[in-house]
Amino acid sequence: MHGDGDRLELPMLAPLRHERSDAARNRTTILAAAERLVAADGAAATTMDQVACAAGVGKGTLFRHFGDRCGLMRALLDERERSFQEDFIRGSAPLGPGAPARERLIAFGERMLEHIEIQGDLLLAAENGAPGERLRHSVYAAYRAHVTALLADSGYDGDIGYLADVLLGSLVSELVLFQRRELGISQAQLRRCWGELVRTLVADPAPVV
Amino acid sequence: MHGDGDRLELPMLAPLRHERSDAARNRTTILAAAERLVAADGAAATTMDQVACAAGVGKGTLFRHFGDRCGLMRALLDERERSFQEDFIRGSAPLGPGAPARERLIAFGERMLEHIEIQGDLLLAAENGAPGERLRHSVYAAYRAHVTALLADSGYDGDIGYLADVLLGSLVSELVLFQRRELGISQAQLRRCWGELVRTLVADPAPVV
DNA sequence: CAGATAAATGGACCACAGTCCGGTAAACCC
DNA sequence: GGGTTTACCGGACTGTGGTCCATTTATCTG
Repeated sequence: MHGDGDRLELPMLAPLRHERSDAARNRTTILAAAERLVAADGAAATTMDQVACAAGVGKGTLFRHFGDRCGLMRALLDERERSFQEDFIRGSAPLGPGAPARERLIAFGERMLEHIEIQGDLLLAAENGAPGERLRHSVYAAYRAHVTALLADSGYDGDIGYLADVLLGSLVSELVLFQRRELGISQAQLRRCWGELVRTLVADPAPVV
Repeated sequence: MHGDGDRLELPMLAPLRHERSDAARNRTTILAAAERLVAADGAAATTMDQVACAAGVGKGTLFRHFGDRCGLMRALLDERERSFQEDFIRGSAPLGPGAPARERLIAFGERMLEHIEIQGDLLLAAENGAPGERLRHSVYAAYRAHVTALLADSGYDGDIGYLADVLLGSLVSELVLFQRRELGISQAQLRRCWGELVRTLVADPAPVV
């Protein structure tokens, strides 16, 4: 139904073989323009026409490079996203390896909450695509794999894939921003609740490391 | 930016005072046409122009009655939605009152899973609006109130509002349909996982009723 | 029934995401 | 440097959700 079912590599950067010089130049220009506009007017109010115009580039070029609006937004998030993934895969404890799985999971959620706090509207714009697209994307797959692995490490005996979806569901930007802005829940309170949730679901760290 | 910030009344059915006869007639006609088109082509492929045309009505009328595309889809779901709410508020146990809170919660989730199984694409279309709109809507508020009340009854001592959001997050149609269709998880398996999740989170039913 | 009033109507109109394709210019080979 | 190929470019174009407002029509009042 999709056609490119085996494309599970890096999100969308680093051209496969060789990018023509003008293409590379345009990509940079577009990203710079988009960043400027998003910073000025917010992600929700930034249109593709504006970006194309500000970058001095045709609309086709824009869509050629980023596929669709969400793709462009994701590209803007990409650098920060990469550093986040780097941190929880190879960074220092408790987010990275070294701490007990349960602690790592708590740190993961707290870091995600910060991420949402900072990049809120951009994340909203990036995830608000066709239904399910968000879940099919490699970024979700990476989060899911990480959480699943931590749950396995922690000795949880239920369906770890399902639980990963549930946990990630409580860190969805739409929900978190609703809790923060509409319900008025503080960032600290959300961290506390997340910690409590994980501690309730995941057993005590029986083995020390 | 929107202009009608104070329009926050009842969901969108049952005219407040008195609906003019032609309006009532048109509403019925529109719903019938929409239902037919959705049944024929699916909710995702049904456009507002098609509905307006099939109902022999102007586009303005359509938007006047239902606000936006999601509003129309919600209206199509409304009857079933009402009976669902009726069942868990005043129906028979274990979904309705009479059973222990934990059992009611499990039954609630199972019923929601069925609901998604049957109305999947329509739910998807109804919830796929502006970011956070879904959460602000009264349907979500009703679910949240119900789950929160059950958690309170069950003697859960943490933040019941937060936990309600988490639990409802795992019953979001987008996620459930992804699990069913993309991950290939069976309905039965989802029910099992939901039950296990609730049993893990909510303590044993200490008081009998 | 006639006039007044407010609500409902419909389709032209707008904004925006996304597509298409004739034209253009890198990059590569000789 | 000249010729060829091929990826890239740009902007006109389309489809869809949503708005606007002059006109019509149901309802109410006398």
